[in-house]
Amino acid sequence: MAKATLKTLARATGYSITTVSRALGGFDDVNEETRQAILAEAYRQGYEPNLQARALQKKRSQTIGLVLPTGGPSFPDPFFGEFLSGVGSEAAQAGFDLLVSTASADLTEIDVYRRIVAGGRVDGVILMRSRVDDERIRYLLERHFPFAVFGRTDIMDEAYSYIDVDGRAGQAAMTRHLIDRGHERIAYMRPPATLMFSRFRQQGYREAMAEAGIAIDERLVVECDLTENAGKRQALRLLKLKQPPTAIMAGNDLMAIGVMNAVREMGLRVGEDVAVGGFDDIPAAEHLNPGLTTIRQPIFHIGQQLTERLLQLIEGSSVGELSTLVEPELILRGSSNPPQPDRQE
Amino acid sequence: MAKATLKTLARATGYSITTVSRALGGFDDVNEETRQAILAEAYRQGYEPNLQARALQKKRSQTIGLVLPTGGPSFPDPFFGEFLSGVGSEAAQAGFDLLVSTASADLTEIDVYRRIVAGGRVDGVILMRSRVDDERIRYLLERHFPFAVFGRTDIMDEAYSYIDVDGRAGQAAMTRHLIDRGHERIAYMRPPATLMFSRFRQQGYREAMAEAGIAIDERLVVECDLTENAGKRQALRLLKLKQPPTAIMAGNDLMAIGVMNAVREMGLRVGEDVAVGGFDDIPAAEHLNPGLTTIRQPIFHIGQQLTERLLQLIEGSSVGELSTLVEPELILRGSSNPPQPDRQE
DNA sequence: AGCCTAATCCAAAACGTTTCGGATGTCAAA
DNA sequence: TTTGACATCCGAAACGTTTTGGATTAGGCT
Repeated sequence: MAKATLKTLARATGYSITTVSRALGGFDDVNEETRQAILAEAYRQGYEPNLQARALQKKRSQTIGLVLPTGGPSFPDPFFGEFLSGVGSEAAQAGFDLLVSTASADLTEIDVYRRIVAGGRVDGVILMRSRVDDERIRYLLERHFPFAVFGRTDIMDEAYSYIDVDGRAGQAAMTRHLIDRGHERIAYMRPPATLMFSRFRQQGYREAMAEAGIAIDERLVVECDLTENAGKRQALRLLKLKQPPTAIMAGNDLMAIGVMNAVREMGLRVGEDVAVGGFDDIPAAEHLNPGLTTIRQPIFHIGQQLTERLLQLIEGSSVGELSTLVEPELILRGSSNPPQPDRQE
Repeated sequence: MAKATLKTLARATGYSITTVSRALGGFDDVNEETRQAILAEAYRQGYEPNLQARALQKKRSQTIGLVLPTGGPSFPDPFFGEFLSGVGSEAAQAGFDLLVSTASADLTEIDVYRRIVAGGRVDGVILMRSRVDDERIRYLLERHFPFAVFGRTDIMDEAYSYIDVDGRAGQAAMTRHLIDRGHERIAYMRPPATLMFSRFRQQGYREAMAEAGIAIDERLVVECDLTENAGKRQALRLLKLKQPPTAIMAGNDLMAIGVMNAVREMGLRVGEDVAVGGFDDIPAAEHLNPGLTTIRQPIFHIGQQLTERLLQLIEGSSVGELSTLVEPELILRGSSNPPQPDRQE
């Protein structure tokens, strides 16, 4: 049987395309009997509306876009799965699909945005990992295109919807915790400076240190990308310093895992010889050996919330709250046990 | 400035829509000077082709679909992230996008397939977690729609493209390994029987046991879904039996993590009092306490390969190999240390 | 002069849907 | 008998693109 379209239904039932369309659309200007006849025929032919044609005509694709940020291996990070899951669940509930794109060899990240946004493929987009002077945000603002961001930026010319975790407070809390445990040489492995959250977290670290009157040894502050490997490499460097840190805070849990491996590789014990802290609280964090002290971000929930707001923006209805700062939670586990008192050297 | 379309470009340059289209399309029946003029104007207006219109006309959406299977919390499983990552990377390279959908309250899984497949939203789909008498596969076969599956099925009326891991061999290898370590009471927590891989793996387990002449205590074979919680719950039940197992093999790593927690909760030591095995080798498996003995599936790679084949199917070109059975690798870690000899009771 | 070729351009149809603005017929009220 | 009002239906345009099948012109050849 050929493909079922409004035309084939019209022919089969003897009504016009208009009437068929309106019958299926549930309009009240079509006789109930007619509607039933049309519905029956539609069922018989296995009719499904062509979504491209509908999107073209309605200028709505019922799709929201998510472009995976480049730089770093990004995806395997469980963080993404959880976030995507939150976005997807909320979107599905509203009858929206998710278009997941990636930059490739011949298409840069911003090109992908242009393609799917200007190309009418999506009705709105969700951004993650906001960056300093974020060109994606500039582009979307300029086009007045609906979007919502996980993370703040320094582009504050206009108001837009974002949800961010208070990294400053979170990192400060962890730093204080480590200081309480008697640490003074606390290293901080910060994420790339182009990522906005890098700033805030570093700020929290510095504030807490200053608050306690501890001078920061700048050799203990190193930048590295968000992968496990980078975490391990940098940790090894730190631990080989003449005056190694007694505690290392990593920019995310993945890096923290690398740090823990490095510590072990140096023949030291995590949590006893060297305290380790992470950020995110990915599922694995709890099951590490020892458990990873980290800062929990409600990633799934943030994904949901962002999507909910994005959908409101798309509908054009007023958005409840435009931007939110979420208080993260410090999760204490074995990786930040106090150093053994007998370890003085 | 209004939205740029072929029409606006045509008006601005004085050429016809046809010529503009062909100029941008790189056809050789348009004068080079004209093409330059048109390109310049396109750039000036920031033209991006409307992808819905193009898809409508070409009957190609340059998109491949991925519907997240329901049943189980599925997504947070790191497995998905990795798979999606493989699919996405390969798709992006070919200029394809990914449409990720989920079943919702008012739309069952098969409805979603109908919608995006018959609705022309995607050019092909990737399935995962093949099921017994899989209705998704029946539907796609019936419509002659391009698809590729992670996992075999029992629907073998027609040939179609799949890649599967030899779960029988994998599970048998692990069972043998445990038997070598002196275990006899080996429990198996099998995934839901509707999932195809559940069969093969169980087969491997039974074969290896038979091979060693060990009778299976059927109370040690329990079914449970693929979540951490289910793993823990069932493990507790097993461990409370009058004759508890000395080894537990879980259907995936997530469940194995639950099992490990259960073991600890019972005051026993993982790997010493009770051996634990998983399946998948998710990234966290390596960092657990102790490391999880498991069977590695090259998930990312399988995602890539499936996508490559699907793209060939879509292009209509001949597919190199239609179906493949991948040999999994047994990864030995601390969770399957031999039970202490002094533990006889 | 007539014919052919090559280069360059374009009108119109088509993809499948939605929607605007009537058209038609019926029936009750004036 | 006219006039609305209502219920039901439909033609045609529009969304933005690609593609088919020429049309037009200029130049080279017989």
